[in-house]
Amino acid sequence: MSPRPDARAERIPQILAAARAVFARSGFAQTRMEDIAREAGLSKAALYLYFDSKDDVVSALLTQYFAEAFADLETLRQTPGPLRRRLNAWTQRRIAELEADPAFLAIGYEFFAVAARQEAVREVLRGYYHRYQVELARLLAEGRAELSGSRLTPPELATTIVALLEGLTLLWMVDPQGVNLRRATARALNGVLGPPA
Amino acid sequence: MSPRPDARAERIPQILAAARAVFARSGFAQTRMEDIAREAGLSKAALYLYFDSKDDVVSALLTQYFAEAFADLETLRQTPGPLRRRLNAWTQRRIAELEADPAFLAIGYEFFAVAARQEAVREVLRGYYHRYQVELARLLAEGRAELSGSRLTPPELATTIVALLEGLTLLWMVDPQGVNLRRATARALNGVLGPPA
Amino acid sequence: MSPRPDARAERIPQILAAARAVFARSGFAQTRMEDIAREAGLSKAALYLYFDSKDDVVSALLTQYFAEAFADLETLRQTPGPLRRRLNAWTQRRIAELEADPAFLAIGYEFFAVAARQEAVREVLRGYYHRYQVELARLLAEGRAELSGSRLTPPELATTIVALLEGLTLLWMVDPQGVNLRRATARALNGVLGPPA
Amino acid sequence: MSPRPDARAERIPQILAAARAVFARSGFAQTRMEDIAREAGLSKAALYLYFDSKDDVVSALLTQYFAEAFADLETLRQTPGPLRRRLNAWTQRRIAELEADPAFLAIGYEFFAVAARQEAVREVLRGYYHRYQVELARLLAEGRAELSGSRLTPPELATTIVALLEGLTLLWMVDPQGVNLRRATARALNGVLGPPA
DNA sequence: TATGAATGAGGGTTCATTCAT
DNA sequence: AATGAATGAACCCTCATTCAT
Repeated sequence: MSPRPDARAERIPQILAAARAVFARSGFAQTRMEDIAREAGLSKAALYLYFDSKDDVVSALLTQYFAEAFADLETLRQTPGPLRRRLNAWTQRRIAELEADPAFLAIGYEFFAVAARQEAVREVLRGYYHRYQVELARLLAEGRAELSGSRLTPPELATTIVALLEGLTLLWMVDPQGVNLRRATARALNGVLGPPA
Repeated sequence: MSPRPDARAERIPQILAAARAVFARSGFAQTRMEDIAREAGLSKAALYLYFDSKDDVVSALLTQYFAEAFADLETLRQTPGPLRRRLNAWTQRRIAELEADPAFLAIGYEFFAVAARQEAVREVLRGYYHRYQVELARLLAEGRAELSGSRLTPPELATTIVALLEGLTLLWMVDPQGVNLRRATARALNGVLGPPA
Repeated sequence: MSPRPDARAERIPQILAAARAVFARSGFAQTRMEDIAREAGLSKAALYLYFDSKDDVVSALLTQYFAEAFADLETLRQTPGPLRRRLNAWTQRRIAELEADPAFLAIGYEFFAVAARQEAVREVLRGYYHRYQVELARLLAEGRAELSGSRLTPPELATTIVALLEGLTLLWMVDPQGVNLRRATARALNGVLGPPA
Repeated sequence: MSPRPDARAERIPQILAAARAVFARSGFAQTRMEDIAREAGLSKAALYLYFDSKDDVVSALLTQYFAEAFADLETLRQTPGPLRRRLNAWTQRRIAELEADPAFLAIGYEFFAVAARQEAVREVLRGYYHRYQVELARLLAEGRAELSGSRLTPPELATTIVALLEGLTLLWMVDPQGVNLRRATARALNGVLGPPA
């Protein structure tokens, strides 16, 4: 019977979505709380009802992002079928998300920059990539039969694949016309995995 | 009256070195002109004798970086010997530089972030990577005999290699203990190039 | 619908007590309506049901204080017995109150500060001290027989006594260990009144 | 030959004078840095070249005040002549200062309010009053011959006198018309010191 | 009566940039 | 060439006050 059923549950995603949009557009430093507020359709002061500071907004945004990314991993784990198809489905879904909101990449690079300077942030990233690589390695181990052509071990392969995806994403960001991300990814994956058995 | 008629040749590198150090440490946004000045042993106002603005310093710094990178490419071109050895020498030299100044990576990611937002900056990066890939592709084409194991064309291979290097660098930055950059690079390169003939 | 048709009689003292506590602790300027509300166990908005503004709370608090102080004067007037005993009983009672809530003194000084700037506030204080001095002077006149030792007229004595009490209170606040307020007051009073007949 | 011989030596007193005026007029809390800056004929940012924060300005102002007050004490110590005349000269000089800038009193009361809440501030005040009382007590002891009429010891007298001065100042602030500060002080002093020998 | 939610109007502080010397 | 001094323009965050329920 409270006035609003739960304003928090409504406002926080609303603010994060606004922040995401504005950060992507202008960067952390250039974005003023005012900008986020306007994008969210709220007053500046209202933001402070839900977040302690600008940094807190950034932090919440990244937490949200990682939660989504891990949910995505979960999907990969549960996709049925042969290894190559599962990997392909996963990478293509990732790419679809990138294409849907390419500006969001900028937030990622800013985050990398911070991570390169601060161990605490780096640690978060470390956990993230670690989990990715573990999951991938397990997947690769399970599908070893399909990987007879590769001379790398599953963990090495996992690292290589993650590196490839990150690297190709960067090249595509720089030159979306020149790099066909979907095809390059598929090809590179094939190159790394070796010829199908 | 000054003994050196051209203090510029002395001051500009001095300021850029200071800027590089401080940017690496604190990031573009967090760095104040004051910080650069102090690091350079000059007054704030003196910076403005040589640079029009803070952005101008950033810009000059990146220009300098790209000049160095292209010189590095030139070295790759002129290294004699078989393909794999040349590639290895080049990547190992790159890695040596990273290890010598890992904080500088942060500047790179900040630059990527800006590039992700601004076409003008993206264009600079595009030229850089394009030249890299062209050069590599040429190299690969020349050494085709050694690459019979790969199913990728030289340009595809070039893209893949650059992507791999960038991606592994990222993973190493995140987890320097967990990723042996030299070995991972060598292995991945091998994996991509296929078994030596 | 509420059982008590007049919640005001309950809420207003509740809020004033809260305000008194918080003002004493943090000062007028540092105290936020939020603080008063929390101390009172109410919501910020509820305060505005009973007070028009923060200043209104301050004002009501001071009004309350003066009412108490005048009631105290009334007690002095009605205390029976010889002059010196009555004065002593009164000052000792005052001191007991101070000792019970020394932080409240801070509110007084802030009020003096405002009074020093604003004639309207000064006027309130004027009425307060005027009444005090008139009352005291009357008392002293009635007990003139006991004051043969003093060379001051009753109104002069009254002024001197009030000044002494205020001044000693200040010194005691500054150095509670160093100033024995009860004794210093008694002694000073004796010194001013002259030797008992 | 530096551009300005020493801007600090010029600016700091200039800013403190401005702050003193504005604080007296509006109080600490109500005064904005902007106000001080305007009063000083400088920009807001210029204040921060000489003071770390608003609190720092307040602090410096009080330090300055105490330095002046102690210098005043020094004068008292060095005034020649009989006790009563010296005390009178001193109190009259004090009063002259009050009358010259009555608004400054407000700053004092705000400071008392802070002191009543914070031990650290209280300690500063304690040192101040302590020195006052020690100095006075010494003076009184030296002039004991003139004080045969008083039943209080020199330290007790000193405390009483300081309390009287502070208390009368307060009463005068509240009612400048009703309280003749010069006369009341002289009379009260006489009353306390007892009949001249 | 009571409150959770919201906001307009600042206020302290920072900083890139300019200027007088 | 060089700098100490100065400033205008922001920007983060706060808070008294209001409003919808």
